[in-house]
Amino acid sequence: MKVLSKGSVYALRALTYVVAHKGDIGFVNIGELSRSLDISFHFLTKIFQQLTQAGILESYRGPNGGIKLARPPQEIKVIEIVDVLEGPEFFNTCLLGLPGCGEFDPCPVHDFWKDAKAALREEFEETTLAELGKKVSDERLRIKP
Amino acid sequence: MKVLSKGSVYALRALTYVVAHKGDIGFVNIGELSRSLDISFHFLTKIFQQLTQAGILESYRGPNGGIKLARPPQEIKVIEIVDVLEGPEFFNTCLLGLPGCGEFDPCPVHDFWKDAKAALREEFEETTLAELGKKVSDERLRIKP
DNA sequence: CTGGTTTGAGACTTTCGAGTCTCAAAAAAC
DNA sequence: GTTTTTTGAGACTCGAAAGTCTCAAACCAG
Repeated sequence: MKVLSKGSVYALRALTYVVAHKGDIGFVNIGELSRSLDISFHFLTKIFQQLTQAGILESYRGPNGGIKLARPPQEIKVIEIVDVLEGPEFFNTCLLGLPGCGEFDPCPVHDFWKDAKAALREEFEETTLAELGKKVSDERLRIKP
Repeated sequence: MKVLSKGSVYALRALTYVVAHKGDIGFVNIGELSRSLDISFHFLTKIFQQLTQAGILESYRGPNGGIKLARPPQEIKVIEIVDVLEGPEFFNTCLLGLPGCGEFDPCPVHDFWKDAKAALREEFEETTLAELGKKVSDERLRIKP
């Protein structure tokens, strides 16, 4: 059951790693992140570009350049990252893939799926990068394969 | 958010249609189903072949041939169809795509995702084709695009 | 038995997300 | 100013899911 695209997954892994291991200071080198997390450098760069354009990250070119969070990690919610990388239709899909499925024209599993999607969205709304990072550094949870 | 493959989606749509519109008698022509539901005939045939081999459907070749449910629709659960078409790993995935994520080595969102997967599985366990068919015929819910 | 109809099986093609490569642009070091 | 380092942008390639095609096998009708 693949829910999130690789883009979202890599972004969450990488930014959680930044919060857990890099504190909140200065720009973090993308090449180093790519090596530490075993994620393709070019692919990771493309993902960060989208987040930079969306205002979630700031970037800096040249020696000692890299990316950093545009706001403190406790103010950045998971949903923001997912929204950027999955697009606006992410929480608006029908489990049976029927276009037009909705309150006024529901498919047979619409009611259940509506609640399931709402629960997932709520989780993403409530969780911040700071919490993910804290879990990883406090409980030493895994973040790479 | 794409959760089920096209195979599962088409199978559920087609079998719900069969239950709702064809009653429980005789073999239903695949070509007719393909046309009624606007699903590729060859693709639908391949999907039904998997369900036939799994014992969920029975098929019959030649004139007036087709497929039919191997058991009454109130005894066929949605989970059976999903299991066949998605494979055994479907409910065993990590939201962050981390191999080895589990109770003893959880990712930062493991606890939440475990519950969400369990809820989805339970819904699929509880829902039968008969219920899907009844919803469609009683409430005139949509099943095609 | 012959011909038409339908599912079975597998090869083939298409599409799209994922990943790679190349070069441009910005910044620092010298 | 030139070179080096790093991100930015876009074209290109790869692989798996989705979809198509062809022919074989089963079955019925005549």
